[in-house]
Amino acid sequence: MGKLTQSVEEYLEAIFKLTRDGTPATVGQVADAMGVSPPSASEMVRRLRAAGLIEDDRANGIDLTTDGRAEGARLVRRHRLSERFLVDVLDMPWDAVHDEACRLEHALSPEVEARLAAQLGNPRTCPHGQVIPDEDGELDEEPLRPLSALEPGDEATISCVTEEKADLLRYLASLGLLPDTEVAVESVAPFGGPVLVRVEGAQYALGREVAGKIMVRG
Amino acid sequence: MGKLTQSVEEYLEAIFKLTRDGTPATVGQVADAMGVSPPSASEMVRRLRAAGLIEDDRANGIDLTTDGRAEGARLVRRHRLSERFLVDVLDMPWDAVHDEACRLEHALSPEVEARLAAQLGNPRTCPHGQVIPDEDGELDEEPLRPLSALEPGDEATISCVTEEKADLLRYLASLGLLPDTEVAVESVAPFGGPVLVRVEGAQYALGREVAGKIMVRG
DNA sequence: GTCGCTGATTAGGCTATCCTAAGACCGTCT
DNA sequence: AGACGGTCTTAGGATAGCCTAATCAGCGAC
Repeated sequence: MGKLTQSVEEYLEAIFKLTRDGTPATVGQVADAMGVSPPSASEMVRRLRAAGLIEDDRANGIDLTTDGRAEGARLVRRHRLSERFLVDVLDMPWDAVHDEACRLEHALSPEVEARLAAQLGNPRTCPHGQVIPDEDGELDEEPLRPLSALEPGDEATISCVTEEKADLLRYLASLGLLPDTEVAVESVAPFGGPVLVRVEGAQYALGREVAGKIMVRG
Repeated sequence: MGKLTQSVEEYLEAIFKLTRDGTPATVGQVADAMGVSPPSASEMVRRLRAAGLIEDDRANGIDLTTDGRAEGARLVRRHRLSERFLVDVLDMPWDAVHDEACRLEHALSPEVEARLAAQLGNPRTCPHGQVIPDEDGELDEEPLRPLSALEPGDEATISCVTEEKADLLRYLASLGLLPDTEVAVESVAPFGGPVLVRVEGAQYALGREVAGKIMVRG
């Protein structure tokens, strides 16, 4: 696998994330994820297919080949290791590290990646709780539910936040809604209304949208 | 100063290094340093001039403006901090870090740069002994001579190595010719012949070329 | 079966960056 | 002076990205 350009890597990573759930992606999703026009995404998908990173049969939508998936996992690994480094070593706030990591991940060689992982104690998750793929690109995730899917009375532990927008992360941190925190759902308003949660003694009303981005286990 | 592309940053850094000694650079030197053809270098110089990073008067050769110099110094700073990080924190060998740092330096934001510097204890030099510019782009260098300029009987301390090719660095490390090591010149063969040096009890014959890349103080 | 929507692709263009080949410029040597 | 050699720039062309506008393809609604 020759060196890929930064741009190609970014597409690959985006497609990896889009197809994580097993369902193939569409050109439109890729375009949205990358913030480019559909023709641009279409063109890049064509190239990734030619490079053997995307499955050849266009009938089933966009899906990565084994090679493509491995490369994508490696990028996600580097991204999350970078975030871990920025938080654990450089002491940066968790809402700032995603953007930084987007740039860093493309600058890490396999050698640096390996040493960084070792130095960090081979962390299992990024600061937002998402699992870091191992060196072979394997990603062992336990089944999670969005907080918005819980019923009143349910208790669970926050596992990760699936969106890394700085303002959302700052908001969640201000409420103490961090990975590995216990939450209890008190009530769920009908018609997509707010979810009332109790966390560390305090009670907050979370918009359904926001609650959908918080994944819990247990 | 808007975001510069990686390519532009690389040119800027190369020109910064070429003009470190006060003499302006030529298009040919830039082309050589970047490993591109003269027209490519010429074109980029034109653009850097338009961007106000290179002095306007083309008569005196290529010289950076105050802005250009500041930007160049910041890049050198990031490069050398990256090297320091790779050696001090990730424990990489000194001959491997230059290439890694070339990629890393473009991925560091001012914020990360500052935290990294602090975390490393604000190092004064990179692992090869070269001075790291401070946050304002100031570079306080003491006057140095190449080892090849010493006379028999002279003693000095190695300050830095000016070329970062992996094989040269491995060679020097194998002889113990590292920054801050004492060396004594025993003899200098005529007609560009080898320089006989004593270092930590041992004696080695260094090619004049190689000796010219080792800068000493004292 | 055809209309029309949605999503994907083709067409045609722009910029940045690279190249080679061909001029232009300039100082030197005869 | 005039030819020569080195250095720089212009010309012309490639590729990777990106864009908009227009076309095409599939599919549900009538």
